[in-house]
Amino acid sequence: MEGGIAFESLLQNQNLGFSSEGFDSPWVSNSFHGEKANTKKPVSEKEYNSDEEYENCFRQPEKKRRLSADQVQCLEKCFKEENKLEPERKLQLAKELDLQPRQVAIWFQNRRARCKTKQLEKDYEILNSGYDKLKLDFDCLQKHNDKLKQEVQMLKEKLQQREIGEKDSVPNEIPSKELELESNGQEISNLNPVSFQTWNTKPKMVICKQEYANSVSTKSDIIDSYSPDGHYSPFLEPCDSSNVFENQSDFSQDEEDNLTILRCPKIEYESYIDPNEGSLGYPINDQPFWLWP
DNA sequence: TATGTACGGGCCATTACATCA
DNA sequence: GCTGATGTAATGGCCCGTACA
Repeated sequence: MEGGIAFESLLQNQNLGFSSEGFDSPWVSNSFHGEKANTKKPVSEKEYNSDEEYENCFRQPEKKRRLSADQVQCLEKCFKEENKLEPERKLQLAKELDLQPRQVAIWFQNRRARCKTKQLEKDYEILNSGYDKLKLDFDCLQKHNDKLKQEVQMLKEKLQQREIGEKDSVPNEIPSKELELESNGQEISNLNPVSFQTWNTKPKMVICKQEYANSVSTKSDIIDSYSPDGHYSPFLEPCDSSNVFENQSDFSQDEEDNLTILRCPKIEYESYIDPNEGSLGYPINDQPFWLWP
């Protein structure tokens, strides 16, 4: 930029009228005198080198012409190499293509703008498809969540019925084996094979996302119900587990971010999923969300 | 050294015009 | 031939960085 003014002005003065003759407004754009648009001056303030130059100001501007295919091709090629122009390169290009340096600069400017617009469109599409996928996942999760809620409710009711029945028949007996529920899951499946199967084979994503259990900090009464030996026992301490699913939004962002598998039941079945791994064999946190099943 | 000014150039919004269906 | 849509060359305003007095 520096030092380029005199040379460029000279060059532009030589081409004054740029393949067109004359100007299209009473304002003398610096397109023709140093290329600075915002330093334009009214005609009356401008000094002209000759009468001819002065008259050029009042001629009808030549109709705007599109650049030829060759010119555009060459400009495109340069743009691919570098999308901004060095002053020297601009002059060189202008000379090669028989254009005003200003035209070359404008072409690059417009080209950058088009490029940016396209990029924005691409970005928008990517974001949009990501959103759609997330929405789909969310809907699936919500449905599954509802289903699980129903199951929990059903199990609670069953349990209550059993408790009542056992109280009536054997008042002081230790809770039945079914209620001791060792964490190997077999008892659980005895209790309600169908439910357990559903639970244990639910989609991996659900396991990963929903069962946020970090066994220490948890909002789930179920997760609190580990026996001293670490075995999971949701029914060891009767509690109101209905709140587990009551308010999904209650999960803190940290917990949502730190997706871990639920440690309950202590799964020793073939469908056990390593808490620290996602379905792809690396930490869930490292998996892009669109890879979730 | 700090400051004001001029200038070049980039970006953005907009206009003007060419081209096409 | 007219017309609306679209693409693109060009304009004008604003801002920023740099050189220089």
